[in-house]
Amino acid sequence: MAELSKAYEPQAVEARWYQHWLDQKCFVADPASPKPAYSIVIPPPNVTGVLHMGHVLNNTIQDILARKARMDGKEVLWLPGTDHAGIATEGMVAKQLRKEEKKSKQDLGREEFLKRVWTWKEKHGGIIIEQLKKLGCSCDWTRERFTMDPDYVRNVQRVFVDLYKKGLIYRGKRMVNWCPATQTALSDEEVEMKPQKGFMYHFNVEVVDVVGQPPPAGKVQQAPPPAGSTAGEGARMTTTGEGTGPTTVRSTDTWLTIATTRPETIPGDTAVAVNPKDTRYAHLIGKHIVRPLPAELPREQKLIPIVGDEHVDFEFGTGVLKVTPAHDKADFDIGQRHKLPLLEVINADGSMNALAGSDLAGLDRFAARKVAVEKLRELGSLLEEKPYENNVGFSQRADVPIEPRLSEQWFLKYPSVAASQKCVAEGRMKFYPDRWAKVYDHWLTNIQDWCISRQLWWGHRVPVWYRGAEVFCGLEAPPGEGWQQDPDVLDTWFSSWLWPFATMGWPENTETLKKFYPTTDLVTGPDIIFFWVARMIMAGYEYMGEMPFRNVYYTGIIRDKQGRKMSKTLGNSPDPLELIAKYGADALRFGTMRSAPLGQDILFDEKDVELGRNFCNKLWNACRFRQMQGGEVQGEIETSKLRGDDKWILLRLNQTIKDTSHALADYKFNEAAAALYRFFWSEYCDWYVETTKPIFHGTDEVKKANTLAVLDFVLSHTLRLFHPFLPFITEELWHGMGYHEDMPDAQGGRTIMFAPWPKPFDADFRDHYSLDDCYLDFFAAKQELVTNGRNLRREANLPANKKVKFVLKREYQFTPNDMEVMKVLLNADAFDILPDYEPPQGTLTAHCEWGELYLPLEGLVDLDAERTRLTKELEKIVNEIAKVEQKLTNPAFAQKVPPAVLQEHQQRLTDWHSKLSHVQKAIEGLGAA
RNA sequence: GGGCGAUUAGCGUAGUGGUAGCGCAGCUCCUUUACACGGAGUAGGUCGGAGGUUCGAAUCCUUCAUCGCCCACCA
Repeated sequence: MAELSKAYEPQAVEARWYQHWLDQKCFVADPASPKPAYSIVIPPPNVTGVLHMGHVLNNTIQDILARKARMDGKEVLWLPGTDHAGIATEGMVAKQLRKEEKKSKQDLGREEFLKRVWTWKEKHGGIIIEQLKKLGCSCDWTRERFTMDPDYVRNVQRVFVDLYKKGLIYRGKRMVNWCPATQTALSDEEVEMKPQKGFMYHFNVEVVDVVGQPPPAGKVQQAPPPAGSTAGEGARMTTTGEGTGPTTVRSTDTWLTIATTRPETIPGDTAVAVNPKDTRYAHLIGKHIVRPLPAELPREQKLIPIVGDEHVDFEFGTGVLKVTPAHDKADFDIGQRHKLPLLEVINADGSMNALAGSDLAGLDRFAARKVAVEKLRELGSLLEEKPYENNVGFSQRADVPIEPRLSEQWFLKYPSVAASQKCVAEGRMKFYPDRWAKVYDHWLTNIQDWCISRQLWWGHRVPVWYRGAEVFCGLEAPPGEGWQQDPDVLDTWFSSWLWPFATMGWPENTETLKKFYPTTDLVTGPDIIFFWVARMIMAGYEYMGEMPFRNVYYTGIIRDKQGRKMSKTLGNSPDPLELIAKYGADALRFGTMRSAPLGQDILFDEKDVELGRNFCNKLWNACRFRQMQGGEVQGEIETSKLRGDDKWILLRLNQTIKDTSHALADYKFNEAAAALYRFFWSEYCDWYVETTKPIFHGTDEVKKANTLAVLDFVLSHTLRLFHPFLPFITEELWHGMGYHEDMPDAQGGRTIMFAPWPKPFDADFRDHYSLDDCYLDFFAAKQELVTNGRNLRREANLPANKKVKFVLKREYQFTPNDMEVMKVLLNADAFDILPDYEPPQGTLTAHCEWGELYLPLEGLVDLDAERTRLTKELEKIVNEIAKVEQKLTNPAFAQKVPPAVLQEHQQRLTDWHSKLSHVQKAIEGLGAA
């Protein structure tokens, strides 16, 4: 074995082993394998994305699961891929186009623009894939998929056609969430409510009686063409009641006050609504009001009715609601109920059209708001303008307010809802943490149809063709001339909801599907529970007749150490690749996992990565220590030569195997990492390795060999336990230490990846090595003694490197090795067991389970200081005794408490009492003050 | 408006009824041939407040407070 360097240098090591794993095809999943299957599909990152801390968390967890499963002897498929991310990618390319060529996508035309997107994808896509490799992800890259791959596209179409034929997909003119920035419809899930500071305006309108035929204040407008519409389009003047007969308008001298936050929509109002139960206004229902805007229209063309509607809350505002059916969802519903005309005054891009009047036409909706307020003021109609905060829906992607808009879109009535809801409710599919099950259930219960069409070009085009009034839905254009394909594309999630099976070659690749579907685990953030998880479950049931995964692990959200969300604008998101370059991928992984409890947000601190780096170095040096003792890998442990210390560390290892395995089975990655960390650093390195030093400094070659065997045993197990967390360094050490040599290829000879996951020792093993729990107690007593001894050194202010002499008052023969070990641990040049020892004055003493421990110093001690310290300790002990006694003397306590607890308390009392007498004696020993 | 989560040492976090743990930062000592990315020791907590259940509460219940998230058509 090659000699290890003094400090671990991850950079070269990591690249080398990753290439080795690829060369050896270690990540490739074989559907023909007889091994039981473990499968997991990656939440596909955006193809043009770059790795951030959220990915690190998410993919480290998946990698741990995949690597653990391999060591458990499973045939593992971790299926990777990327997502075309419709809006995000199209937006990015369009922005670049604007910047570099000063052109819009319309200037290029659909075909040319799509070419540019593909070029962009070829150039920037896949960066994140390379970054995942740097992190150590063991994905089967031979199966890497992209949601725009030809066969994936085909699957999306197939599903669309199928759902269309089932009558679940339909086209309809509905109120949708319209994003004026990207000029497309969005699903409800893509709208984010944000509190916005604005104003609440109160304005007056005149109530009039209309005799004769009331003129329509407008008629239904056609939805403008979805894509490429420009300001001013659709602004046809269709308002007046021409040819409807004579009309008389009579003033009533009554005025109503209306409250609104959106005065710019006044020209689009086609009614005013009041609650019919509202006694203030009920008598006005059926009369009309004169809409104040547009100012230039004659008053008889601005008469709109007062309607009664239960929806109106008379507590809110003035109790009078202006109804804008074309630009508000609730108003649209009111409009439907009262057959009100729709008057569209806002264009697709958020500007006002000609129907809004000459004052507003052409202005952006927010500029128009200011102008509208000015107009109301000029008309003397404006009563009040006060600051107001309300919730406004924002486009999640473009971060601009949504404009509710009536348009022709494709909708999906969700399939397999009942089955999807049941599998989680009945616990057949498990959520970790399970509180998300409630959130999921609530969403499914209140589910609305999904608007799946987008007015974009980058994506899966709707597989529907039109010819006049004919509509055809199918995988190919129908035969015959004159068919025009629907220009819209589908929501990105309409492709990713098929991810678990579409990536496995559905429907043809039955071998892979049979072996690996349903997948075992899904690891994702709770922020996409509706977008993705719920929809995948529905698609899974609809197309595979089976849930797509058995367990869903929801990670926390990574925040900075002040608890703020990571964001580009805040600049608080560290670049994982820089961290990897600085500390190593293992360090980043370990640091992240150690501070990532199940279902909690994670406050990220670079210190955690530093801790991971330090730990890797510790692991490295512990192996280096073993290596420096020389000798080949020692396979057999000689039972009769085992020391108590050896048995102790083997027992501790056994417990750690159990703890780690349990923690991983429960998806408690932080607990697993903490258990391993504690075992290795605090028990193996800090205590066990120290106890071996007297052996290695000695001359007994048999004992040396046996101790080496124990070191090798513990290290080879520990490396395997750490491998899922620290794939690179464990592989390097696995080979560096020569542990691979004992194993056949398939079990770790080739790579630690396939070495068997350690199992707790069975009864036979424990019997053979006489691993009795009494060795734990013995070692605990030894630790206590050593700690006490070290305390005494500190009390006497002795430098840590000064050799001293200790005396233990006890009748007991320790083994020579134990004596040596205690000398080393206490850094003493003498350690005597003297049953009749009488300490001279100026001797520090400590009370240990094994007896009184003395540090004779003869005059070196400040007696007064020591007396003060002991008196303080005495007080503490008396306090503790009082506490325990109070409990024990409570009759109810003795009656109700289980015997074990009672015994424990009694034991504790005894211990305190013996400490008490020791301290009292020690004070006496100091002599009078 | 409804739901969910959080509140433990300066900071971060573990701990689901029986003596409050860990990491970082702090302080003291130590370059003792695995490791200063280290070792030894030490200080620091009425477990957010108030009630209650219990022999016993960080833990269970009620309530309040603060923070965060999700859902909801109040103009």
